[in-house]
Amino acid sequence: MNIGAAARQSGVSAKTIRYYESVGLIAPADRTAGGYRVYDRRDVETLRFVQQARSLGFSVEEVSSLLALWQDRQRSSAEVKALARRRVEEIDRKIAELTEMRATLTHLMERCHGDERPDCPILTGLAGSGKAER
Amino acid sequence: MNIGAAARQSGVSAKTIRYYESVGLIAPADRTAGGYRVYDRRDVETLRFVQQARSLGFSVEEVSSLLALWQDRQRSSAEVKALARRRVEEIDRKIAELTEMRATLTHLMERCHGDERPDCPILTGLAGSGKAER
DNA sequence: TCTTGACCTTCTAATGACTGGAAGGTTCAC
DNA sequence: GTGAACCTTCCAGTCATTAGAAGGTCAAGA
Repeated sequence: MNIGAAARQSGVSAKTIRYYESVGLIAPADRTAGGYRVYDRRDVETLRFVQQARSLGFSVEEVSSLLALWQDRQRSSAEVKALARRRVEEIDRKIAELTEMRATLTHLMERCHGDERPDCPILTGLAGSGKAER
Repeated sequence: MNIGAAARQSGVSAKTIRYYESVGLIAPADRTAGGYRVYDRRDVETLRFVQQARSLGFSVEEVSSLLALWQDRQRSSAEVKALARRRVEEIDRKIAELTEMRATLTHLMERCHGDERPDCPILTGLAGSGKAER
């Protein structure tokens, strides 16, 4: 099948498939006489794996490791789990950061009338010392 | 004061100050005879405002609006509050997304032994249909 | 057989918000 | 007057795509 069909079946756009090939995440596809890339069911399966891992926020670099592990019948599940654990920790850090931003922002907002008057604690809060005043 | 001093006092790196100037977020600084940029306390204050807003996740584009609002004695606080509200909504969307990733990942992890054995539900989960199996 | 249109190719450049580094100019204390 | 610390501009790289241009290929229908 052509790249377009592989894209539709995997959920990875043709552009992105070419990109993945160019950065070495996936192996270069075979070509037809006319130079078209050719894919089979296994390639689509790989592409789906990549797509799924990316959607869970693994970097392309991490997906590369995951892919190597997936294709290695010898791997230990501990390695995979460690990768996943690191990812969860990263997610937790991001959530904590966002939660703090949210708290600061809503705190500032509560004090702001949000009407025609110009005075606004959000702006003075932002202008404050460096860390938002809490 | 020179850009280095302004950087130290505002918490925005010299590189980033130049970058902000280049993209029009802040006004071009005055120059000495030798071509050095010159800053005063007000510039540092502005830089701090920018820094603070950036740290709350406002884009440079949004900071630009915020800055205009901050410098406009005529503005209504409603405008500012609307911007803040949109930012909070964005944060909420991101948190929701991360929370879902986290749930999927931990679900997969719970089923994985994480030992020497090769079989690993994380990998088979990633290889699954397209959405992770839940 | 020719044409049309869908599909494919490669390449460059843009996104956002910086950051790194090279090559060279300025300032100031000693 | 010299050396270190600081500054200047400019180009390139980061990450993971995406947009778009210019052109080649393929299959079906007239």
